[in-house]
Amino acid sequence: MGIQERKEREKERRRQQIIVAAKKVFSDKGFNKATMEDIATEAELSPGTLYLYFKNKEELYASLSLRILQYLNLRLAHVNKDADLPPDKKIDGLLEAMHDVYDFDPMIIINMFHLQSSETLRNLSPEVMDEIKELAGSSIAAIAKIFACGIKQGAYIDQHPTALADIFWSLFSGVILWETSKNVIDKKKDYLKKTMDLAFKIFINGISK
Amino acid sequence: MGIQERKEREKERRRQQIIVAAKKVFSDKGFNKATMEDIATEAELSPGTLYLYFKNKEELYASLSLRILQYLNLRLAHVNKDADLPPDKKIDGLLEAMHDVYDFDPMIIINMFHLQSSETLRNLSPEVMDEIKELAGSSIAAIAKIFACGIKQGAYIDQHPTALADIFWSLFSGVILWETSKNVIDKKKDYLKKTMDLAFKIFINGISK
Amino acid sequence: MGIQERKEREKERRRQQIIVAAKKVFSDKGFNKATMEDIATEAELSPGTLYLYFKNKEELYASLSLRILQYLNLRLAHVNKDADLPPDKKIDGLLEAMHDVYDFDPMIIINMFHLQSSETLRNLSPEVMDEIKELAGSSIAAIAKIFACGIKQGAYIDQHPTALADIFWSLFSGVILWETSKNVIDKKKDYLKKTMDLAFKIFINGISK
Amino acid sequence: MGIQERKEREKERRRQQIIVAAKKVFSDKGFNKATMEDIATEAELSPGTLYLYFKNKEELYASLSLRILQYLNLRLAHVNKDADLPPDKKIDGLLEAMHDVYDFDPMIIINMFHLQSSETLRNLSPEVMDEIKELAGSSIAAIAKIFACGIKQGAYIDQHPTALADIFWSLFSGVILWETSKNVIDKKKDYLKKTMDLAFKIFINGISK
DNA sequence: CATGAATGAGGCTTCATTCAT
DNA sequence: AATGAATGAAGCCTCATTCAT
Repeated sequence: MGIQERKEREKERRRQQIIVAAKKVFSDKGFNKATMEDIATEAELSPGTLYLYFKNKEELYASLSLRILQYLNLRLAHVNKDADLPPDKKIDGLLEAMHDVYDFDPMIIINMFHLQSSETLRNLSPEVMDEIKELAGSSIAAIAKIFACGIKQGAYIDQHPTALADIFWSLFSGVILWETSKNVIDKKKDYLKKTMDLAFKIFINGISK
Repeated sequence: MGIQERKEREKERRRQQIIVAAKKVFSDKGFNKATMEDIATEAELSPGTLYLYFKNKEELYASLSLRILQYLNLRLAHVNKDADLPPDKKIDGLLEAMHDVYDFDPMIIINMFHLQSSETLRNLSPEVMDEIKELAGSSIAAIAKIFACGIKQGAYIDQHPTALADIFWSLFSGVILWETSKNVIDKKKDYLKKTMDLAFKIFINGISK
Repeated sequence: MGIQERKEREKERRRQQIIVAAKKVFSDKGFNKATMEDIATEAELSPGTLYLYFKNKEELYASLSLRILQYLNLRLAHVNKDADLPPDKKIDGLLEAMHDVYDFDPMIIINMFHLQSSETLRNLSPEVMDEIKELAGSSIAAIAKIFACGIKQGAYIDQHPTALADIFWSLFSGVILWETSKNVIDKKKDYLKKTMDLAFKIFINGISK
Repeated sequence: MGIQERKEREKERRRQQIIVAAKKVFSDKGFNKATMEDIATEAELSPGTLYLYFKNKEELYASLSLRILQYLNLRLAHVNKDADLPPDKKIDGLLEAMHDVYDFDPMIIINMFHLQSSETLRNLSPEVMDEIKELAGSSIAAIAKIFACGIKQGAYIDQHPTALADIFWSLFSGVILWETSKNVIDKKKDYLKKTMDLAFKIFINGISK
């Protein structure tokens, strides 16, 4: 029993160890340039070991998205928990959550798009694919719920909450992507946070009546 | 000589033939999964021929971005040409241009991000890199100019026009990316245009006083 | 640990296995005609494995030169060890060493020239390049030292020992090269050893007072 | 008649034009790194044209050796023409001829060895191969004849003249090869001529009674 | 479970050669 | 005869994955 559990925990710890390493390597080099050996080295494991915990490179990659989506979900659930919170407070919570998600792993957000983009591979096992779908879906739903609350109270324009959520998420990821790519191109200073704040402000303003 | 000219035209036609094929293949498979042989086959040419027109895979890839950026630039220049146009007419022109850019090549927008992302390699010749930088820069500048006009007239909030342009562009590309990836995930219907319209509406509303 | 050591030895054995195969294939076909696949097949390994032991084709190639230079160095050091040996005995030792070097690997001498010729590429890692330089240098120095001894004792003409060493080495390699190429051209019998003996005799005679 | 002849001459001129270009390119880059396009560009012709004059790359390459061997033959024939010249004068002529051969085209001598070495290809047409064999043979024979003369007069040691000629040629080419490769390795000053003089002096001294 | 050496398929790219103009 | 665009075979090398220890 106890021994079973400890094994379980150890196994999970290993998984995390690999995920952390993978996050770093994928962030530094991107999916294709990152090699399994890079990740193994970073995790201080051997390449073979990675395959004991992840079916293949793509599934390992997908796990990162899962991880951040789980975190996002958690945060959004927390915001929605208190049903009586006034809309603007909820919005505050939402924005704070988004900032934290970004801080949680700035680069992985970018990689998530590669994952979702056509480039990425259909080799994902259905289970992982399903889990991603579900988490992404429930994240959007949670955001939509926040907006729905404001709409119901007449604070926001009367649009489908999910559409607003999609746009909000698009804005969030678009800004990260664009500001980051500007840095690659220009090496100038990193205005991301300020730009993000302004973007959110415009968005909230834009949906307010 | 007429003969000289015809050769020139033929050469350009070949380039286009390759670009069209590359666009299709890159869009279908993404940069890394697409092989030069795929593209050659699609273009009904031999692999070696591609290298007569493009230095390497990445430069061929970059050419696609160049092409769409050139188109965007052209359209935006047109909008800015008439200095006396009222801000809201200019905005109309801007939105129309963005729609057309998307129609011009929906998938390539997505690939542009791969190009700019950290994943992308420095094998690009400096000239091509410079040209991309310049075109991207002048596109943003043109968009900023449109907003600047509205700001000066007191129609829009007093923020740095370039920041607004960055956010606008982020929103545009974020929506494309997100809606596209939703389709990959969900295979549901394509709400992109409607979502984009709403996104733009919110944005304009958001920056209006 | 014994286990550590055995692995070390096995790894070295593999290296040798590859080197032996490479020697054969390079000797048969020359650098450019020899393919890595040829070598892998000869070594009964897969192509990828070669790259676990050698950075690239050129470095594998260079290793062969290194190996023979190391052997030459060893032999020459041995000759020079006994400082009191009379000059003619040292010359005997030198000639014997040269013969053995040739026996050690007749063809590789020829390939060494390809390595050094302008044709050869700079893909060699600096370390390997340095090592070759150093070994070649110390070989020549060792030969020069032998001659210097004879010069000091008034047995040989008073010329810079290094110049004599260069000429001696040139003669040695020139004879190998020429006799070998005659065989390619003519397929006649192999007079190399006899020619070499005569060449050395003339040389020694030529530098004697 | 005249028209036929002129065409013949023009064709020969073209051949020479190509040979000159090939000499330069092969000398700069070596056989494998030199491309037919390089040569065509240097000759201000198109790649296709080269194939009107030479069957393939290798045969073009072989022509260079032919050319220098022809020159050497000519010079040696001249030395041997005057049968009554005393041996030491003939040697002077020989040495002078060798120096001129080197000046005629320093690098091509080196390439000749690549040509003759195992690396080089059996693709040569039999005619070209035969011609090379013949020219090389008659050059050696001419050199041997010079030595034979001295042997008969009792000035040189009694060895087979052809063996001496082989060794002489080996020495000559060995010095060129070695000094050149030293330069590649060391980038130091070019001592070739001085070394060559000393080498010849030692050789002559060595074969003298 | 962990290892890490070995695999081998497959990609990008070059370039000698051809052939329609 | 000359051209030069097109060909396509072939080479080097990488790296995800496996498997004997």
